Amino acid sequence: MTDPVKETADSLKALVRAALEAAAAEKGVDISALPEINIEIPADSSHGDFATNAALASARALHSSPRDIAADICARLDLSGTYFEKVETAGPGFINFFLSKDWFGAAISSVISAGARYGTTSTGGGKKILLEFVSANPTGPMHIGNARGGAIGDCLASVLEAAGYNVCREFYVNDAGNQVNKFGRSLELRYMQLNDPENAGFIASFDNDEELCQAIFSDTERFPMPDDVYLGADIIAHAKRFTEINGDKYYSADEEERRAALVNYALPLNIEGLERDLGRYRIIYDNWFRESTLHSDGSVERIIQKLKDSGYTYEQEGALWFASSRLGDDKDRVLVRANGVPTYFVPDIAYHYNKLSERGFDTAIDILGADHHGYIPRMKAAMQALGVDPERLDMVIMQMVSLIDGEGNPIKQSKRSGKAISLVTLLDEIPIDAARFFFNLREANSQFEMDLDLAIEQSSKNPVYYVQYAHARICSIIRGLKGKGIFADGNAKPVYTEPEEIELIRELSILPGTVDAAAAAYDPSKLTKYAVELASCFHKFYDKCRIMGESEDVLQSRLMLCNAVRITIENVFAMLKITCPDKM
RNA sequence: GUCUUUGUAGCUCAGCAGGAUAGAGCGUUCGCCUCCUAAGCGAAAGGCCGCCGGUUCGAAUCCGGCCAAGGACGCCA
Repeated sequence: MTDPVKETADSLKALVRAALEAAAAEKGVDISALPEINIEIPADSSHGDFATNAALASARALHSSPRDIAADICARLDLSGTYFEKVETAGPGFINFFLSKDWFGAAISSVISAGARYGTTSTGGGKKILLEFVSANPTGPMHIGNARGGAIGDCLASVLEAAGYNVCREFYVNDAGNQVNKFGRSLELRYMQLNDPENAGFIASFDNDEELCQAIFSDTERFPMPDDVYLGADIIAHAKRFTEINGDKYYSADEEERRAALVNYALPLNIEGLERDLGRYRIIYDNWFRESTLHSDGSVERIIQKLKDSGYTYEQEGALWFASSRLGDDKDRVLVRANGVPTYFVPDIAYHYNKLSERGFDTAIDILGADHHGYIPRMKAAMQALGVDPERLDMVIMQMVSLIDGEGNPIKQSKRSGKAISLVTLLDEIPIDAARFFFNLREANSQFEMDLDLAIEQSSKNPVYYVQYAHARICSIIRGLKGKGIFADGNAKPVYTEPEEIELIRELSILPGTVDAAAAAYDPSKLTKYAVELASCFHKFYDKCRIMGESEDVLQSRLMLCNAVRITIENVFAMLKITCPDKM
């Protein structure tokens, strides 16, 4: 809960506010007419450490020029006993405040004493958030969009935790409904092909499953498939392994029985695969929520009844409709088809109702691909119909990713395997650190083209190494000092005078504010950008200021500064789940 | 066509609850290791912030309209 910037800004704001009100009172202006004022950190540090727009903003209310008001406020400010040593009016009417050197020393001491807690805030107040992300279909491998969603979701969860929320990471497993039926049909078709006596010779000519699957996949003449099933080679591989276990005993079995056996075999394997692959990507979920439980425990039927009771449903052409257009959606949606089967929408409503009402989360956040944005109004409408405040449901829309090479040409296949790029093949090509960093480099809601060559490249061009390098350099300094028997002195009172030191401390001190901003915007990319900025300030400091060989006071001050930077990088990378090597 | 997101440097993108001279990385050009890691630092070049209008003391930022690109508009999920 250490945040020197916020503490200083809050107390400054109160002082400025008081001065402004005194000025207003003398002019006979009602205090309630005064606008809200801001304390901000100027982009250009020659404009001070903090600045306020108080004079500009209240020009109209006070019927006076901003510069005159600024001078008036300055005259009334008593900054004795604060860290401010200089105040000036500038530009069109800004008031700029300059901190004394003491503030910077105190800031570093507070970072070090906060340690691993530095960067955490209590803004969230322990509110419970359920964050659902990836939720890839268990019918096939995860794609590149899931890779982005996974990185963003997992890091957002960490950011929210750092900001004081109580976060549950959840994966919604679509293990029921139409796509599972389709999965079963796909497996069945491949199983039948594999066990067709006419194909026995062809199949026997392969001694390697991978090649066999590829051959079957490619040979659409011999192994034709309809359009509306899953065509991936992974389906063939499942059918092949199932055949090895069970032989052809399902070849002439009842269709229902055959499909059920295939699904019961392959689906759990796929779900385990999702968990394993995401684990490799350092994503560990608190909960895997299965859609099938909503069917088996009656939630789906109950939600249909609740929606009927809400008065927002009607029957038309044999189907049950949800009048979502009365609650802000473009059009009404079908809940139960004329054939009596609910659409995917019903279990989804039941699932969100489960999160917000039955399990009592304060907020539910879904990370969704841009292709699902039309889904937002209807789900919010459903929550409203069920008496749940739709504001408690938030959606983060994630735009599509495309991969490009260093020349800007699109990449469709993995260089290594030649296959379409799935999450797994991506992780085979890119270090996990780089993947997690890159996917959080851009805001979710921006379409971005990821330069795969750059992500793979282990060089200065790659921003993740730039930050890691700063950390490794610090560790190297500390090792070097240790070798000479020099250690950090816990009682040292740090003093900083060089501009590079001051800039670095300025950057260090905005971490808590950055975490809060990232949490408020649901935007973990603010953390990667911060990490790069911090590393940049450190490298500049490193280039300009030496540590070894300096006088005792300077050495200890700079050693503390290095430690504060190390702690900060470690804390940020812990949120991103990226490693901090000691040497590179 | 309707809805939605996005147009900022050659490329990839920050900045957007209005604020001071529009930023970074990559790429290009040129400098810096007798000294804690050169995976670094510095400098230069590069911009009608898509276009037009409006609100304001002040607009890349807010509003409206155009233009362009991605996405969504199933009794698919």
